[in-house]
Amino acid sequence: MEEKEISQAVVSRLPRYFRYLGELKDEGVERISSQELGERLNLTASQIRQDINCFGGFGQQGYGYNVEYLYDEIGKILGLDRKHNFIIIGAGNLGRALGNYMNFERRGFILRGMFDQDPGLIGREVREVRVRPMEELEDFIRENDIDIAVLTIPKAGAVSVAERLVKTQIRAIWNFAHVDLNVPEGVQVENVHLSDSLMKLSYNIRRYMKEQEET
Amino acid sequence: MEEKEISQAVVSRLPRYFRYLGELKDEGVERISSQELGERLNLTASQIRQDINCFGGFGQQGYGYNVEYLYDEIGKILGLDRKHNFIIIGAGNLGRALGNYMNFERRGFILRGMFDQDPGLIGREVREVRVRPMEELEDFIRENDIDIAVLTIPKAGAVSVAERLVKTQIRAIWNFAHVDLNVPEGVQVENVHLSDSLMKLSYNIRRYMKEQEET
DNA sequence: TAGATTGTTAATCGATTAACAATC
DNA sequence: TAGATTGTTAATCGATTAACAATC
Repeated sequence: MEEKEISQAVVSRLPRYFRYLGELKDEGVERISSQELGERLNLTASQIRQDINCFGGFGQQGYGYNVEYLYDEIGKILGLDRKHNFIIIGAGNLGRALGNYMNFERRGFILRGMFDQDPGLIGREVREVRVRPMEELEDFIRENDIDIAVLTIPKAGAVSVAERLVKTQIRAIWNFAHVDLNVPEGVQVENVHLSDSLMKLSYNIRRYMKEQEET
Repeated sequence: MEEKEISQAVVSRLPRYFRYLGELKDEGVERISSQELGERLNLTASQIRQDINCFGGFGQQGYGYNVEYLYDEIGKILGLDRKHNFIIIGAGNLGRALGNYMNFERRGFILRGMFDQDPGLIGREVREVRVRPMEELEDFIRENDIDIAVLTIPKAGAVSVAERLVKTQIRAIWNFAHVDLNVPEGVQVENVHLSDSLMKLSYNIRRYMKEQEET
């Protein structure tokens, strides 16, 4: 069952498909055509069929796609059928906010521990998960079968913490620090650069204003 | 000075250029070639020159780019030379975390108010900014010259709040709610779908594991 | 069977890379 | 002037869209 290389452009659309299919399922919709789904998502039917077909033929000619089946299959493709144990490194405002966010748990992402270097934060609890000192990091990862580390520390510390992480069994880093991490292949990194996102917003505000001026 | 349509692919790279140039500036580097910058950013020199040239000729043949000048110019392109007043709607964990994040202020994004429908949260303060009831939303936006609304409320309420927002003078919505917003052109939307991001991470973990199995 | 809609191949479009003349 | 490096045009690559045969 060799899987051809899937472009990240396709991967980026999968969670959105998954979300819409979930909503359709909740609405009780049983089947949907690529045409209809495309209208909802504002994509071409062709693109949707291409995307889905990267992973296999989940539809049926003359019928379309079974909503629940496609939902489940995309869930599996996204790896949501497994449990992922994660830790949060950086128990500041953002780290605690993410720790409190229950929806991740619903998708199989379980918060197992939090870490911080600030002695003032150590011992605090977020949803019964205690904040631990950085010294315990490696042992904790090993003993608790941690897959994912969420980095919510200032950029200054992020690079060196990432270096510690890649020496462990960790499989992925969800990086909120405003710095690009260099990791060996085999460790996945997903960046959430909030300031970059805000700057894009700012760019688009300015661009629209200039467009208006011109006319 | 007609500006041709710039693709969002280019726009997405600008904040990263801006960040690296800022670091170079801080290091005291005066000039840099597209070649060198490309090596740092892991992009081709050609792409960097193309990207920059969308906005004008900021370099000099035989010399390269002046770091400080390019930094400033990209800052202007991103609209960081103006102040933006913003509000946060949804004073839960995430809203408060964003409200506490000081770096936005450094870039000219000023938190002016927070809103929530939960009476228990109203009156609380985040960095001297008080949480207000949703009823005051429209008046507050008008009276305080608000540009940007940050949406950190659950998806259930997000669509209707967005509908209220687009009737005001608001220019942009930074949307953290897990739902796609439909807004008229003229209102910019930037989505931060954290669960989508986490699912991409999960996909890549799974993909890598399968690759390993195969060999 | 006829109609609908997928799966898949071919055509188009856009973004990235390469090449090189212009010029500092 | 010679060397370096941009700005810009041309070539390539990849992603999206269109078309249509396969088939339920």
